[in-house]
Amino acid sequence: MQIIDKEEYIQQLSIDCVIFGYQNNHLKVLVPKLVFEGDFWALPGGFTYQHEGIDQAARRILESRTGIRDIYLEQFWAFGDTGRSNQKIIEKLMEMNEGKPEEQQLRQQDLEWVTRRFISIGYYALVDINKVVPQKADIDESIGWYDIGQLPPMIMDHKDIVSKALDTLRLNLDEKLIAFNLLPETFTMKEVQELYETIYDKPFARNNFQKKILDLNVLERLDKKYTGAANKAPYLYRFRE
Amino acid sequence: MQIIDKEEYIQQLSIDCVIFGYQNNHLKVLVPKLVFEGDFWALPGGFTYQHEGIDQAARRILESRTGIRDIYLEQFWAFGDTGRSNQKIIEKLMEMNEGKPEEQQLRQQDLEWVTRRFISIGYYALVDINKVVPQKADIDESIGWYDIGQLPPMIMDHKDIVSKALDTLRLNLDEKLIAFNLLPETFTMKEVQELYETIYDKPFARNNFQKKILDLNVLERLDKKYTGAANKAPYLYRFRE
DNA sequence: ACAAAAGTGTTTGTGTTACACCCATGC
DNA sequence: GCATGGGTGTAACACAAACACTTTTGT
Repeated sequence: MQIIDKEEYIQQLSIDCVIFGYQNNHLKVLVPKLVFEGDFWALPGGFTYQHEGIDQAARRILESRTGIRDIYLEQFWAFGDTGRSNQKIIEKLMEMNEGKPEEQQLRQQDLEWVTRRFISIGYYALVDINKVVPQKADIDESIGWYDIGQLPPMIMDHKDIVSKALDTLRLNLDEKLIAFNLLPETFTMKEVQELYETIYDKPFARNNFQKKILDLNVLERLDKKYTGAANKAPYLYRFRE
Repeated sequence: MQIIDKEEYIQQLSIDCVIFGYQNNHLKVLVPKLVFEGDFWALPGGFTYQHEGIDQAARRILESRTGIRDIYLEQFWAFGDTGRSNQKIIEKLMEMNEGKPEEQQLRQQDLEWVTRRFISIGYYALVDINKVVPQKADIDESIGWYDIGQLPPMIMDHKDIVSKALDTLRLNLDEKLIAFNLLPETFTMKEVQELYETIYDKPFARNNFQKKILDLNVLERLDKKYTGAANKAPYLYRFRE
């Protein structure tokens, strides 16, 4: 079970992806749980081939975990402090994986590579959560969406990486008009507002929000959406660039 | 002449610094000229020791080139496209350095390291140009300040790196109140305005600019500055956090 | 007194926030 | 008709741009 061929990758450089999704008024992040015993979660990540750009690498990793293409993706920060290799977790991994001499040795090889000191480049992605079919990697036991307020305990500084990704998302949301990447093809104004309220964790005034969004001139008004509710039917909108 | 000991550094990861200075209404960048024949300029850069954080590395490089400490420094982007190793320049370097068998071989070693494909993390720094005493590195023939509009031909994507650094500077200038790092200890309001006009390459209205800056509540008004000119003497200001 | 440049005040415009009202829908 | 939630209009406010005026300085 050779997971990683050291030679073809750039050494000590990793890519970590913060994949944002949105569902039921909750902002979520796609996080795999590692196969190693002991309940470790880690951001979807990987390495860069020698003849591959880092943006390409990030996109390859992203597509392999989501099963879809044409995703909004952007670099946001490089993490390179010492102490990122988190010796405590390594020791715990070593310890907890004792007692399986054959498999153990092979894992040891992987562990040596994985647990070296890495500089990691963080990318964040915005996806329509309904289109994604989360894909486990070899190193994963499972993979799932976690509410950004209730993340599982993650290795190293991965929690900080998510935090920095959220900061960047908030900074870029209005500037780059990227919120719509988190919504389905068509949506109501209320859904846009709830998305904004979720991301910024604060309320917006209904009428002013509508005016602000429509003044951007990036939404196309479609038919009304009849829900069967006893009230005026809201318009559906579609994002157009 | 062993310039670089490969082993102690993280492989294929470099740090590049865009050091901004300001003088005579011009925004300048500190750029060394390489010793290799053929007129090559490259951003001040270096590598990260195995037991050193990337921020630390950037600061070490920065301080070694400017001769001063406590400089404003910030990471702004990671550059990792393929093709960054710029084969044309390597070949030209090789070719132009022929005919010196002894020294050539040693340089060859350095060249092999330096010309590999690198991922580079960009940092930008803001300095008081009068405090800096530019320091050559072993690999430099000379080092000097260049107007950002008249940069010499630089290797690889270093021109793009400067461009991205300037974009980031413009984005952060108001947000983080960092412009004053480019000015001396005390300065007049006109000097601040001219600095802003230089950075954004557009004029600002004098009275509105003054109001905007003073409303930030980060400047301390000192004595007037008597220049001997036949007009009202301007106040001097000092930045206080 | 005058020119030059600094300092400050006032008006205008624009965009954001807050409040109010009207409209469609199903019971 | 009525409750419910969606759509739109208007007034109040804050901020930024434009305009005007006063003050200081050396000749």
